[in-house]
Parts: sequence; C-alpha cells; structure tokens
Amino acid sequence: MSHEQLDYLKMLRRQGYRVTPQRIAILDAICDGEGHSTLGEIYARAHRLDPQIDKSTVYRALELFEKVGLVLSAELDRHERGYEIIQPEPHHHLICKNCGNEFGIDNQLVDKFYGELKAQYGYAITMDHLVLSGICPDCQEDQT
Amino acid sequence: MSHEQLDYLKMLRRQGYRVTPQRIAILDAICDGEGHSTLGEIYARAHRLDPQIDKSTVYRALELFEKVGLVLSAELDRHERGYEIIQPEPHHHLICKNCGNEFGIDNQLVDKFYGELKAQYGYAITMDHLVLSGICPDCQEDQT
DNA sequence: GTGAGTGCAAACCGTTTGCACTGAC
DNA sequence: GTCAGTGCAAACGGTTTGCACTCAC
Repeated sequence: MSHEQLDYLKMLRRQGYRVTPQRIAILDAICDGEGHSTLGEIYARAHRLDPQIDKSTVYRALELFEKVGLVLSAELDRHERGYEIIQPEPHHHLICKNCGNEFGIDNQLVDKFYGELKAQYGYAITMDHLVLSGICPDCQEDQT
Repeated sequence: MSHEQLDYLKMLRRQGYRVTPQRIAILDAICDGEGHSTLGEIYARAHRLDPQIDKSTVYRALELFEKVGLVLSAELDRHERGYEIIQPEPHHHLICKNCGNEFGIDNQLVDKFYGELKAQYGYAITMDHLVLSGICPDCQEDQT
C-alpha cells in the first residue's frame, strides 16, 4: 500500500484509536477496490489478507473509519452501500448503470448547481458526496 | 381520497391487476403521507384503515405499484427507503436534514445541470427522481 | 497491566417465501 | 369457477450485540 496509508493510520491513532492488523487489512481492502466497494467485497478482500478476520470486525471498522473521516459511504443503488477511502476534496461521482464504471466530477459544476438551488430556494445542500447514475459514453454507443 | 385515486385504480386494472380493498388501503396510506413515506409508516397507516392487513401484503403492493408506475421510491438517507405517489412530471426534491421538510425543485435547474454533465463528460444521467438533502431556510435561521 | 479491539455465536429485524384459503373478476 | 391476491408462519440474510479472550498501548 502507498505511503498514504501511514497517514490514515496516524489519523486513527491521533484520535485515540488503536491500530490493529485487522484494521490495516480492512483499510487495504478498501483501497484495493476501484471506486466504491460494498461491505461484502471489502470483507472478501480483507478475508483473503487475513482469513481469521470476522465480518463483525469489518462492520465495526467501517463504522469507525466513517466516524473518524477515513472513508465515505454512499447508497449506490437499491440496497447497496459502497465505501471508499476519503479524498482530500469533497467530490462527486458519475456511475454507469450499465457497466458500473465510475467517474469523478468537477466540483465546480456541482457547486454551481448547489449555488443555484440556494439562490432559488434558500436550501443549503450539504451532500458533499453525490453519486449520480447514468449511462456512460461508451455504453451509449453500444446501445445504438 | 381524491378522484385521482380512481385513475390509479384504473391504471392497475388496465394492466391486468386486481383491485382489492388492501391495495386501496395501501394506496390511501401512501397518499396520506406528505412527501415520502417509509414502508413502516405506510404499513402503520394501512393497518389503521384495515387492521387485518399484513406487512407482506404491503411489501407486495409497493413492489407492484412501483412496477406499474404508481409510486416512486428513493433512498432517503442511510437505510431508509421512501415511497411517494407518482407525479405527472419527473421531479426532484430537497429535503431538510434538520426538520424533514420536503420541497419540489424546478426541473429546469436539474435538467440544465444534467445537460452540463452530459456536455462535459458524455454521461447521460438517468436519475429522474433526485432527492437532495440540505438545510432549509428556516432551519438556517434557527441555527444562527 | 489495562482496556480497546477481536472472534465467535446468538440475537435481531426487515424482508421474502411457501402454502392453503379467499374473493375479484 | 378460476386464479390472482391475501394472511399467516416460517425462512432468510444482512447487521448488531454480548461475552470472554487477546494484544496494542
């Protein structure tokens, strides 16, 4: 894993939580995935790294990681929650309904949209991790 | 219930499904709520109308209603799915995180945003029922 | 050495399913 | 009269919890 992981571990320790082999394995498992991983995927990967690891440990670790701000989660589609390692900037995604590909979105576009909503309705949108599903360009071509 | 309900029932019948007292009660229960109702809320209201009604019937009815296009559902926030009676136009919502108030959004704003995403990334967003959470004007004032 | 974190097993709870009965058509 | 729809009860699967043990600090 990259040197960044060390920072993640430091973040844990700094906030008074212990760094255990299980948490490292689970963190690795989250990073191994591209984009969002479901709990099941994370568990499978972590389990490969350490077959002793228990599912309840993964649940507890993900909850903790989210609390301390190491991971973000989002409802991907019906009954599927995805987790991903946190990024420095608030960021948003496009996910292709068809092929599952993920794509980061320019914050400016979203911020502008939020700004317009604020101007028009007064609502201050607080979703700093928007996940929009649609059809990616490649799949649009295939569908013709 | 309003005369519209008759249309809803017709829609069911037209598509070859039977109109039962339970389905009417569940439909009423959905309409009774303001904005999105959770399955639990719908069940509670339907149960008040007809104490005999079973939860599994509500599950089956909601699934059917969604399939035939009578209701829309959306993930409200973590582990809460909300159902609402369908509206003639594709529409979107703002929900206040604080007080739970819902507010419809002008489609144009969202369409424009989608258009920009399409132009910039090629993705064609297919979410015709966006639910954004934020803080409504009233609650923003209260928070000062 | 101590208590946070873990693995295990059981509990929990929302959802789904199988089945015999009922009532909409 | 028929079969889609229902209520009931049991099964299911993901998530949470209690507890004794372990190991990070």
